[in-house]
Amino acid sequence: MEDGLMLDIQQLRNNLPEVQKRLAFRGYTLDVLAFEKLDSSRRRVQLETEELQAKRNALARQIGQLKAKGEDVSYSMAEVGGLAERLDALEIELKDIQKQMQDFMLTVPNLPHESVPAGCSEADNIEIRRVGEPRIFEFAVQDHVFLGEGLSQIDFASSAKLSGSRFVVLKSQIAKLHRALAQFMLDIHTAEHGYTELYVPYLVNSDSMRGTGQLPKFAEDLFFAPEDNLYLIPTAEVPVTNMLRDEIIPQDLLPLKYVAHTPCFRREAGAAGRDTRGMIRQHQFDKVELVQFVHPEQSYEALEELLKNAESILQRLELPYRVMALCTGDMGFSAAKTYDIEVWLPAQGAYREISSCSNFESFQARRMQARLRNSRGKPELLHTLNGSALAVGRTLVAILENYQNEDGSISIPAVLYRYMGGLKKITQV
RNA sequence: GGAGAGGUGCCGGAGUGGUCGAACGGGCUUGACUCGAAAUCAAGUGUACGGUUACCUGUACCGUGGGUUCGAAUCCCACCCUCUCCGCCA
Repeated sequence: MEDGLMLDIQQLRNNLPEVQKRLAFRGYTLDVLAFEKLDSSRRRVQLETEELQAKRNALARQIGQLKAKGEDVSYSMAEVGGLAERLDALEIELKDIQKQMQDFMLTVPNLPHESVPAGCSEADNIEIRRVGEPRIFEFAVQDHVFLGEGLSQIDFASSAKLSGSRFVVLKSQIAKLHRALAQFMLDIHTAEHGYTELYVPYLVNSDSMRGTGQLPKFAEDLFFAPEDNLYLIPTAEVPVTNMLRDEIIPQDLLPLKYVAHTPCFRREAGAAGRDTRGMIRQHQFDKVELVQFVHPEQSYEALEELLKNAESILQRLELPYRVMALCTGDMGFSAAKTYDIEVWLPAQGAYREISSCSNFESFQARRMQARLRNSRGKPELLHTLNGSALAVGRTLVAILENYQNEDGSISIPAVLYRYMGGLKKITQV
């Protein structure tokens, strides 16, 4: 009758104080009173509506039987007629309450997993590990913009002319390196980590955006084509995860592991003035995304695996990085637990996010009605996870900066030689 | 984009106003037969939400959304999708 909600509404009914407490950890105040009020009126109206519907159905059946026997139906007709007005009103009221309840539930974020550190901002995130030593440069390091423009292979003047700010034109060997990175990542995940490659639509409908939680809350972050009622995907998570929307799959098919390379489109509406220089924050960027559908009991193991899969790309590229466990206050709306991977950018002298790996538990699955058939033969919500592995544009930036040479050329990581036709260094062309 | 056909349960496929949550066939599950299997026979086999939560029971759902009716899978309207032919095109 109504779309899947986000948190389990039963859990709210039965355990409201507990839910409120856990949401408070991530800085969300659950309006308990509003919920209770809404739910009690829902109960009252739903009961009365269904009672009247049952009565109407019984009378309608009776009329059919009487007519078949050629008997008089005027009494039953009159009786059912008396129900109509009240029933109409109730059905409208019920629909309205259900809409309100859904709107309410859609704005409630996921419950953080117990292992998530408490905190209210980025500053409270916890560093899990650091891998690789930042290189010590014997010359003044340059950022990727300086390097790329110096090599005449990154062209912001052209992209600004074509599209405006937060876009880029890549040329020649840097364009090829960008392509090489995506190929390399796909090859590793399919050949070594057991993911199935998918090619997916970059434009999706609003049901899909709702399924993964981009809508209704984050509409202002999306590019939208109103003529066709389609949205440009902000991540491959959207089309890939929605593959299982409204599906019930046999549990022995799990886990399902997919990888997709897509462009991602984001309006970056809330990011005015941030990272305006260079390729760090763009309206369009490429990403290789991992998505897993798993049995609920396996989702935290799967999260560790997915994280390792993403890390392995950085290790093979020999880029220094660290893994952060996001605190309750810094996690995304839909996540129960999130690790960020941050890569070292020498020109910024800082670690910057290059991947985000999350377990959504049943949060997305409930919205999408993505289920497995359990050993008792009953449908049960499955768990979804995803993570970037990696953001291609930011990986490119990391390589340009970490592999720069004093003469402005860029060495190429050894694992990419074969993707670059044997080229070992990017130079002026 | 134009013309036509069609969208029903896990699959195939009936159903054109009442007793249809849906015939029939297949599949699947369980039981019987069997040393076991096949074949055969019998029973069962949708989802969501709600009430009670042991059993049980109510409502809704036959592409989606509206409408007509006491009553709609069945009639009307709009939209979406699929197939065939034509046109166009990477």
